[in-house]
Amino acid sequence: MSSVREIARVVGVSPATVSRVINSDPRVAETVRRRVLEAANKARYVASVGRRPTTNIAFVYTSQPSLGSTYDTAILQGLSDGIELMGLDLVILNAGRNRLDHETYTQMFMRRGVRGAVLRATADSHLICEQIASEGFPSVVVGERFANPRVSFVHAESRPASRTAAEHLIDLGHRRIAICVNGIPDSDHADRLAGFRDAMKARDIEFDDRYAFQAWARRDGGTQLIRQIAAMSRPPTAVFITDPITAVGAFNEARELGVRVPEDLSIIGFDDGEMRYIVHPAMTAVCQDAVAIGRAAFEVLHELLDRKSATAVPRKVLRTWFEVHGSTAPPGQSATIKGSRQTTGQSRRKSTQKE
Amino acid sequence: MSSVREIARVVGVSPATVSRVINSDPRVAETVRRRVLEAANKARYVASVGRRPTTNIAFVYTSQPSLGSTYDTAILQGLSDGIELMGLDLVILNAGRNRLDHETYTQMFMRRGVRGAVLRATADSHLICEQIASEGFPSVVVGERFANPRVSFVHAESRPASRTAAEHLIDLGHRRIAICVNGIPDSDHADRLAGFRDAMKARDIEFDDRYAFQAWARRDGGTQLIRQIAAMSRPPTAVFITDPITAVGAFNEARELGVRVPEDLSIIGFDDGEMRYIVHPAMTAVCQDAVAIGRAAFEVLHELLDRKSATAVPRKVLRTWFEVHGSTAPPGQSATIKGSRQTTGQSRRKSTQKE
DNA sequence: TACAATCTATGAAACAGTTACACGGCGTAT
DNA sequence: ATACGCCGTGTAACTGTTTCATAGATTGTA
Repeated sequence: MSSVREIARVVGVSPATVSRVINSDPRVAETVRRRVLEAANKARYVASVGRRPTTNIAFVYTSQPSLGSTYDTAILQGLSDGIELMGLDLVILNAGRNRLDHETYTQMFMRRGVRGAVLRATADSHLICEQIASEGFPSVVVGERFANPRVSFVHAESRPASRTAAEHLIDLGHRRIAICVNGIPDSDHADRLAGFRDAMKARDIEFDDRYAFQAWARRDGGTQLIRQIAAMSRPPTAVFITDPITAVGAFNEARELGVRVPEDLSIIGFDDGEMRYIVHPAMTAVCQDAVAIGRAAFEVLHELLDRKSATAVPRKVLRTWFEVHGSTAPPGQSATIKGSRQTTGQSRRKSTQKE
Repeated sequence: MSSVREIARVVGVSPATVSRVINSDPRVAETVRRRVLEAANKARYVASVGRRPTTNIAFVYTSQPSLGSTYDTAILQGLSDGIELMGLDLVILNAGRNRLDHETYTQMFMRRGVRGAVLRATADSHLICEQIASEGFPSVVVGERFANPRVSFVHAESRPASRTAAEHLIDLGHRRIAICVNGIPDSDHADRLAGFRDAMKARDIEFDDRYAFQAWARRDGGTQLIRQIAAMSRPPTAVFITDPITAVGAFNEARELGVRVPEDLSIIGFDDGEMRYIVHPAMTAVCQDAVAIGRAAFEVLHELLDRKSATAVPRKVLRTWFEVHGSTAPPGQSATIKGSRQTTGQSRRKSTQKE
């Protein structure tokens, strides 16, 4: 296959120099570095230890707080299943911190014996993902959708389910409907916003821009949101919050301020785990299966590694779905309506509050 | 240092055979395998790739559902900080699945170029941890406490804070106090139970064994718990639930069944993240900082790797603390008492329910 | 300008681990 | 008795990395 010595022969340089380039030794001349890297990429070089090729798969996160959300944990879980089954190893990398100055991403991976990477993208790491893809390194992105045809990704299509969610609110009789997306709007949140607008447009409801909110994907993001809503002169009667932890924060603050859910405010959240069940009433939500996304990411990566030639860029689109629980109801209704069954809801709320 | 060839020379065998032993090649004779392994352990062999020693740190989990809890995520977060700073790599391993038949744990690690391991222990993986420690492989356990003097671990001492928690309930006037520990009782949960009993004993309250519950560390564990309590003829007026997700499940089911928290039932939970804030009322809880545990684990491991001789086994004990929020109150009280400030509580509950 | 000192980039060689292949010994079948 | 096959191990060839040496360039100094 392609070895350090092979590349050295092609470029007309010693194996030591090739090794130095791959390990980002700063002493090697710029022109030589470029020539070596080009040859290494062209030969689809993968490191070996002894005669055995390396078998590391990297989970790469870019921004700091990434590792920590339920989404990331679930992805890891889904990934590790397939990885272990194939006898590969899973390493965790921080693209920002692990990369040396002036180092290619491919170099960073080769240095660590990484064969393929799952990139955990956020809105501000689009460039990194596209860079890695354009370097030709086998990689698949989770968490973001890309127009760039070179980027391979796994994506949960949340636009249709978001539209269904918004239509559910409209069907209940809501007209003043708010939406709250992530402070740093990524493509997922943009999709959810788009689905929301689809519904509004289809049902001929004009959308008041004062009802468009942004919040950080943290608990206090939801806190702020509810405070803003509560302070409005004509507050919305329903809100679609496109992030799980923000939605939970909103639930809490609504209680704090005496805003009843769903009587005073219907809330539709977003869930990738089981957040929707740990609030009360259980949260009506657009849902995705993050573990499945992790599994799919491995499958795509596996395909990417297996194939010999550069065929089509593999992608996978999963579905999201809409689940009705107890946090949505017709607007301005009191307790009398609460016994009514929702369409697909499993919520069995009993009246613990007596108004 | 110690190389494959060095060990081969000592044992009187070829380097190839040593490599085969380390990689668990089934073809090598049993007697030879034993001699080689003994020599490798004695020489504190660490794998290299080329002339560079490997620098992998493994996060090892043993049981399947482990990776996925907030605790594990937080540990990973704390770990990765130190690991990246030192230029090491973090790999995720499943001890159960990755180990080959008849393979030593040390072999499993050497095969992967792992230099040190953080072991995520549960109640049923004590043997594995002790085995790894007794093999002399640099490792530190999180999640469990060990009597075995060979095992190095990081531990959050939850007995004193649990005692304080129980005393808080007693001070509020509770006498019928229940406790719910994990279905598979590990040392952490045992400590919390012990602290609970300490308080009962110190205040001369006889403990009714019917008030000792066990539940799975899942949401429905809490569900079952509350159902059992609600069905009792003389139910407890307070319960200490030693697991975060169980506690949250209990909160939900209490609402479902119309059991008011804290009026009908005071709940003290356990929290290693910010679970206590995402329920309502905010949960009075014994708390630990799981990210700090991860950081400490790395420090201990680092110390373990750095030292040359076998000195004392490093351990680290962190503290847990008790936080009063809104889920505890005097027993049998109605809304009139609810305005009273708790000792350290930040809870600013407002009466959203009107009884 | 001449010359020494230093620095820089690179190659040769030594060394790390792994595996393909060869081979000797042992058991078994014809 | 001989042939065949299997098992265990060593040799050698092949990974990648680093130390050391060295040619060439650069810099400092008289």
